[in-house]
Amino acid sequence: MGHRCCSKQKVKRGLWSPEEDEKLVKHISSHGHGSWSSVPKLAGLQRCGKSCRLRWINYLRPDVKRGSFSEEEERVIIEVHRIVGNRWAQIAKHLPGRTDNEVKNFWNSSIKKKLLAQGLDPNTHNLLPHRKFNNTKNNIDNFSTMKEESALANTAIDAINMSSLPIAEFQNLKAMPDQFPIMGSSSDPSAAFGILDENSMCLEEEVQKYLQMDASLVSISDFDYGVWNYSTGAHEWECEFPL
DNA sequence: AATCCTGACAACCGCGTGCAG
DNA sequence: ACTGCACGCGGTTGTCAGGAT
Repeated sequence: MGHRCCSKQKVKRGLWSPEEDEKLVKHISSHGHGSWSSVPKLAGLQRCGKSCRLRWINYLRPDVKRGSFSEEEERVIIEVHRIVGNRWAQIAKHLPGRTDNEVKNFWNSSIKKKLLAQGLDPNTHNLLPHRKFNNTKNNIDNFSTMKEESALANTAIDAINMSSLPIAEFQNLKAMPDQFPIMGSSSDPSAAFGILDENSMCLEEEVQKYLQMDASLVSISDFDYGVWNYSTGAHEWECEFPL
């Protein structure tokens, strides 16, 4: 079955040959791509427009950067991913010449493993181990159970992920720092309620707002650099924080 | 030498979005 | 307002080379 965009056409799939590359480069260099759907016919290729577009953007563009990622590029990827998550296109914008596909592959094949090896959750960038809390059960009970299990298994649990934690429970946990250490980083939205350093005063203020409203469950709907948008179901607001 | 396993890279697929008609 | 098309994006799968057994 072909793509939706070219299901009626008989198209070639799989790896591109040097001859196909040459035809595509020649065509786009002299005519531009215009409408991608018309490129295969004009360039004399048995491919669909979507495949041509992908091949050009990821490998044939003259400004595409090839080769291994530098340490600086790796650092940028991790930092931006911490903020935007799996938005590969957005991350790639910070790396001139790199494509979203390349960044995604590098993340999945290399960075993800490095973070895990460092004891960090690649999704949240928080310390491992973290277990998904069962929202139907009291989270403090869950965490107590985790501590008991970890003691039996002789493994360490020293942090709690504050994502989707009801405010009342956060307050309870916060009151027992020796038993339930709260951890997070200033650029990790999922840990917003665990941040207590000097860079997060604005977030503390936001927490107070939630508490005054007796918000039960807080989730993060969207965020961008320096600005997080929160939602409590009935209300939404914006919180700026220093970078 | 043959087979299996793994990692890196390339390409495909389906969905969401924007836009023109 | 609705529809169809094209594009862009992120998740997933396929391919292949190199190392391990």
